[in-house]
Formats: sequence, C-alpha cells, structure tokens
Amino acid sequence: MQNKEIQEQRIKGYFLEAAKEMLKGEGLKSINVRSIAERAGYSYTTLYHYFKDLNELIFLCVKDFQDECEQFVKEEVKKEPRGTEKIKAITKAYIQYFTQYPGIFELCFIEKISNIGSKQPTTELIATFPDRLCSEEWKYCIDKNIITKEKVDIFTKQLRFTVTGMLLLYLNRMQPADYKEFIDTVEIQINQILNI
Amino acid sequence: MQNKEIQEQRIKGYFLEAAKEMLKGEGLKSINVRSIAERAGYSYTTLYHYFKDLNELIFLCVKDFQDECEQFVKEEVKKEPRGTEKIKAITKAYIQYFTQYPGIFELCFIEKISNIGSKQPTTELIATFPDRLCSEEWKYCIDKNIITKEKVDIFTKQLRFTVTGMLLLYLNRMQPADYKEFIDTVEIQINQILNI
DNA sequence: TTTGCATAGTTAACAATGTTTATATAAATA
DNA sequence: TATTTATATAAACATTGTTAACTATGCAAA
Repeated sequence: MQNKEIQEQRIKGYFLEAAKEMLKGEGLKSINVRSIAERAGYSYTTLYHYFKDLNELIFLCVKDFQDECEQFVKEEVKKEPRGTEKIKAITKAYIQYFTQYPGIFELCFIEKISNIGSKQPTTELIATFPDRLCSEEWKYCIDKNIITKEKVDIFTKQLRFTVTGMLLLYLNRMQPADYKEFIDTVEIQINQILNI
Repeated sequence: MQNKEIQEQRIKGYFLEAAKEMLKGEGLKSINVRSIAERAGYSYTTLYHYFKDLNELIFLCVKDFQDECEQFVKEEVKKEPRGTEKIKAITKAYIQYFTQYPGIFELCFIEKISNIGSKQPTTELIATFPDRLCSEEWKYCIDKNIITKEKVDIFTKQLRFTVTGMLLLYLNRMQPADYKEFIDTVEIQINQILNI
C-alpha cells in the first residue's frame, strides 16, 4: 500500500512515453488507444484506468513537449548577441522545432480539445508559449531603451500571430510548397516585425 | 440519355447543399456520410456514386464558401474610402465572416486534406484568399504612390499570416477567451501592419 | 493459515463512422 | 418484349473510441 501513487505515475509514464514517441514519429494520425497501449505493453482498456479518455492522455503530452522545445531553443540561441537579434533567433528556432515535428504542431494548435472548460489553462499555455520564450529578452530591450514597454506588447502579439499563421499554412496547407521558400518568408516577416 | 451530365450535377448539388448547410450550422463535427445523405434525401452509399469519398465532397464546398465570403466582404466595405482604410475594412470583414461560421474556418484551414497531391490548387486557393480580396485595393495604393510595389508584397503576406494566426488561436484555442478582447486585438494588429 | 476484498488487468461487446460489395429496381435500347 | 445499362439501396466489413463484465493477484483481517 505504501507506494501506490508512485506506481500509478510509473504506469501513466509508460503510456505517455509511448504516445509521445508516436506523436514525434508518425504524428496524430497513427495514434489510437490500441496502438498506444500496445507500445506501452498493456491491453488497450487498461489505458482507461489511468486516463479519463484518449484526449486527456494526448494533451498531457503538451507540457512535456513545451519543455523539450524550450530546451531546444535555449541551446540553439545561446551564442546569439542579446536584444532583437536574439529574439529573432529564438523565433526561428521555435519554428524549426515545429517544422521538425509536425505532429507536435498538430497536437498543440490543430487538434480539437474536448471538454474545453477544464482545458482553459492548457490552451492559454499553448497560445502564449512563444511569448514566454522571448519575454526575458524583451525585458532586456526595455532596460536598454531599445524599445518602449507599450511597443513590446504589440510586437509580442505580432510575432505570436504571424508565426502561428505561417506554421499553420506551411504544415497544414503546404503553402508555400517548398521548404526553402518557407524559410525565406520567415526571415522576411521576422525582420519586418522587428524592424531590422 | 440526353441530359445525363445535368442530372448528375443536380444530384451532386443536393449533397453539396446538405453538406454546406451543416458546415455553416453545426460545423465539421456534425458531418458524416450518413447525416449528409439523410439531409440530401438519399441513402448513404449513394454518396459514393457521385464522390470519390467524403473528403472530396467537403472540400468541394470550399469554392462556394469563398464566393460567399467574397460577396459578404464586398457588401460590407462598399462605402469605405479607398486605400488603406478599405484594406483594413476588408480584413475585418473577412475575420467577421469566419467568426460567424467557425465550421468554415475549420474546413478551410484545420481539416486534414487527404490525397494532397491533387488538392494543391485548393490549398493555394485557400492560403492566398485574403490576398486576392485586397489585391485590387493594393493596386490602387501603388497607383496613388501611397506605397511601393515591394512593400505591398510584404504587407500582403503579413496580413495573411497575422489574420490566419489570430483566427486559429481564437476559434480553435479560445485565445483570447473574450470576443471583445479579440476584436480589440484585431484592430490593433491591423493598424500596426498598415501603419495607421 | 485461510478467507475475503480491493486493485489491476483483460476479454468481450457495443456504438459510431467510412467504405466496399452485392443486389434490386428503374430506365433505355435493341 | 427482352436485354442491357444506370441508379439506388441493403448488407456487410474495418477501424476506432468507449464501457461493462469477468479474472486474477496480492494484501489484510479473522
């Protein structure tokens, strides 16, 4: 009786790990109760003892992916000079992460979330994620008088919407059809927003 | 035998009309082979005599919705003064249309398109739709020396990405949670892009 | 030690949905 | 009229999410 909680978390972890691997690999289309459970080494109904439903399980992956993305971005931009150059690098790394794992973008922005009421924190977490990645650097820009406080709020949102829109059209609608053209567009758009 | 083509188009029209009504009303979640066929007055297998599969049918609705949206926008902005003010009005009307029919946004931007190869024209049509709505007005701005040709290309894309991103986050992730706040953000973002 | 119970896990079944195959009916043609 | 063709449907199947009923295993109390 002593370690019930630990055991439960462990089993949940097996399912989560299986789901995350599949999301990074084949994407959402390959995910279903049976395939996750098989990879986790359990019968598919066992999943329902640990998660309310499939939706709950896959949205628990979001937090982990955000941590992973944040690590990736941090590593990618650590040599960049501070200020708008760093913000640009962060944004590009963020885009690179989702381009590498389209299934994760799908999960975060496209997949329908049922039971929306209780998931409000998750949706806000997702929508404001790029904001948080840049917030420290924006603070630096304000301190150095590179930009005003009011402008930062607008720029933050501009980056958020533009990046989300670009990723949606590229990953979900193949527009532009070519990766190189996509990257060029990204470059131009970020420069335009940051006034570089 | 003489009017086979006409008859076929007529029946297809019944299915399409049924699908469009449901998309505007309940959205994609309410759509399935059986419900469409029932509303069209046919058995569900009959649908497969007129369409390759369900995907083909629902993406045939896209063109019609674009026409409808274009009409709506035109009507909405006809009294606006020409130039950037009109572009702003067009963009707001475009956003209003999709806010009114979230199911149509879902269909155009979120729903997975299978058989992507043959659907390339459709995806491009969707992605560049806001561009086309504004193109005539941009031309006017160039003629009046309000803006340079090069800037127009960047601004067009900026509007496209920003609007798509805002709609995705609002309609699919409830971010912001409040309609009024969403409209305020729209206003600010458009002004920022158009330098008003 | 044995009996009873809670927990974990599985099998079986059901419901919804997309799709295919075979069958019946209506229309057209020889 | 008989035969062929087009049209529509019924029946069936596959996939997937979900629930209910059953089994087994380990632990606690008598």
